[in-house]
Amino acid sequence: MEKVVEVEGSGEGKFEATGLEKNNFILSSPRHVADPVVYKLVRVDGNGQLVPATDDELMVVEGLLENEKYETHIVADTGQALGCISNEVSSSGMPQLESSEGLSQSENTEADTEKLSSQLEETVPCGAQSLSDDHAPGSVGECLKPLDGPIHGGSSTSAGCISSKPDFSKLKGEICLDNLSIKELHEVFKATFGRDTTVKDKLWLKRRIAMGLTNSCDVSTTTFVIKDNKLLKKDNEDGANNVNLATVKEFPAVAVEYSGDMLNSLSSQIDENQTVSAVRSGNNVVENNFANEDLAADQRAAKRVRKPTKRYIEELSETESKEYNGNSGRLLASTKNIELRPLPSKSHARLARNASLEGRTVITRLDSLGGFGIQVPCVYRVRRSRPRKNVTALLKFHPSGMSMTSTFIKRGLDVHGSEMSNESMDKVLVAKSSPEQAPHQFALESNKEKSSTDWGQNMELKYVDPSGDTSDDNVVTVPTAKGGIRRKHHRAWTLSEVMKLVEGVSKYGAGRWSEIKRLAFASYSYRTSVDLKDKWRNLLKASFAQTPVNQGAVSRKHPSMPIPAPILLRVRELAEMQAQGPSPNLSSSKLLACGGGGGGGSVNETRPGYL
DNA sequence: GTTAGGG
DNA sequence: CCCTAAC
Repeated sequence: MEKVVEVEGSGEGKFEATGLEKNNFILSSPRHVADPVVYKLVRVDGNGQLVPATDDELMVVEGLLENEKYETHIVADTGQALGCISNEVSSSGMPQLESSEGLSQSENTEADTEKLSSQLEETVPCGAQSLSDDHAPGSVGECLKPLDGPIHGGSSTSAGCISSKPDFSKLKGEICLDNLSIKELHEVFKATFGRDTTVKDKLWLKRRIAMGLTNSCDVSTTTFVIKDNKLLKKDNEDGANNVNLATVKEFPAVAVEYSGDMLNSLSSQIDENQTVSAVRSGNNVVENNFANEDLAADQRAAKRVRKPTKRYIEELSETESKEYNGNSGRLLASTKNIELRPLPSKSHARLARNASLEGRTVITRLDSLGGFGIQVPCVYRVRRSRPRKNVTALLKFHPSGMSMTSTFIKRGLDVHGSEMSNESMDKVLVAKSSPEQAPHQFALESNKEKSSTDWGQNMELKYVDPSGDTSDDNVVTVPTAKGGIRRKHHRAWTLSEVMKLVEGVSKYGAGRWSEIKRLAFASYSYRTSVDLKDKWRNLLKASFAQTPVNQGAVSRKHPSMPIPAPILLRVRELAEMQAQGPSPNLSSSKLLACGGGGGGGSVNETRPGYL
C-alpha cells in the first residue's frame, strides 16, 4: 500500500506556480487515477514535491478522489464554483474537505447537484484543454483565470468567493450593445460575467450580455440596449422604451424548445442556455462549445433546487428507468444524480445508475440464523446510520475489480467516522480481541447476532461485534421494483433488550425514551429512542392483547423471540400504572439514575420481582 | 434533538 | 423498522 507514485510527467512545476499545488494536482489528473489507492498515499508538498501523505491527509485526499472519480467534471468545470473551492483550499493550506464526516458529503452533494446538471450536457471545455495539453504552460492559469470575477446577473451563489469585482462602470446607465465591436463586447462580457469569452459571434455575445445584465431570457436578437438592468428593444428607433415581451418570438426555434424544456421544470436558465446552444450549434460548432461554457457558468449560478427527500429520490428512481427511454431524461438525470453523485456524462450517469441498482438488489446473500432472514450485501454494505449518507452509493460504482479497494477505503472512513468515536470504538476493539470482554451481553445474543456477520469475500474488513453494537449490521436493502420489501434494517429484539426496556420504562417512565436509551441502552448503540418507543408500543399491544392468564405466553408460530409472560405482565402493570399517575417525580429519578448509575451500562439493579 | 403516531 | 409532523 505504501507506494509513492510518480505522477505523470505533467511536472510539478506547473502546480508549483499556481500556488494551488494540492488541488490542482488532484483535480487535474483524473486521467491518471488508475489506482486510487496509490494516489491516496501521496500528497504534494508546498514546494511541489511528492511526499507520503499522513493519515489525515489521506482522508482528505480521499474525499477529493471520491469526488473526482465520479465527477471528473470538476476538472472540466470552467467556472467560479470550482474556483471558490480551490481558493479556499489553497488559502488555508489544506483542503477543507472532511471526508471522514458527512459534512463534506452533504455539502458537496448540494454543490454537485448544481454542477451536475450542467455536467450532463457539457462537453468539457476548459477542462479538456488543461487535461489534453498538459504541457501547455499556463493552461491551468487560463482555466483559473476566469475566477477573478463573480458571475453577474446570476444568483449570488458563488459571489463572495472572490474579492475583485469586475468594473461595471461602463455598464452604468444605458448601454447600447449594438454599436460595440467584438472586442468591446468581449470586455462587456467579461465585466458582466467575470470571465473571458472567445466567442466571435457578435449576436451571441450581445444576447448573452443582455441576458446576463437583465437576468432574463427575453432578449431580442436584433437590438441590444440595456438600461437600468432592463433590456430595451429599439427595433423601431424610438420604441426604445418598450420592454419587449414578445422578442422571444424572434427566435422561433428558441421559443419552441424553451417551452418544451420548461415542462421539465428545471431551472429556466439552464434550459434557456441549452436551447441557445442547441439552436446555434447548427451554425457554428465551435461556438457551441462556448455556449456550453456559459451554460455551465449559468447553471452554477442558477437557483438551487431543494434537495428531494430520500424517499422521493427512491421513488423517482423507480420510475426513472422507464422515463429514461423517453427523450426527456434531462430532468431525471439531474435529479437522479443527487443521489448518485455527479457523473461526467449522460451515458455514464446511466451506467452508474444501473450499477447502483444492481449493487443493491443482486449483491446480497441470505443469512438465516437468527430466526429471520438477513440479506447481507457482499461487496458493500449500505450504511444506514445517521452521519454519512450517500458515500456508499459511490463505492457501488466500482467495477468488480475495485470492490475490495473501495471497501477498504470505506472502512477507513468508517474508522475515522464519528460513529466510532464513543463506546463503539471500544466495542470494536473488544470484538477484535476477545468477545468475552463484552460486559453486559447474554451469550444468547452473541450467538444470534453474530450469525449475521458472515461476509464471505471481504469478511476481514468487517468489525465483528459480538455484543451486537456495530451500528450498521444486518443491513437489508431490497428495493423490489414495486411494492418491494422496504425493510432495510432489522435487528430482532432480544430478551435482554426487552427487559432493559421494561426496566427503563419502569424507572424513567414511558415516553422518556431518550433517557432510557442513554441510561439503560448505553451499550446498544443501534437502538434509537424511536426504536425503544416502537418496541414499547408493541409490548404494550402484546401485553394487553394476550392476557397474562396464560403463563405459557410462548407464542408457538413465531420463530422470533417470544416474550415471556412475566415481562408482558410487567409491561401491562407499568402501562396501567403510568396511565394513572403520569410520573412520580422525574427529576429525582433522573438524578438518582445519573448519580448512581455510573458511566457505562448502568441498570444494574435487575428487577427483583421478575426473572 | 425528541416524541408521538401512522404506515 | 421507516417516515414525519410537532414540539
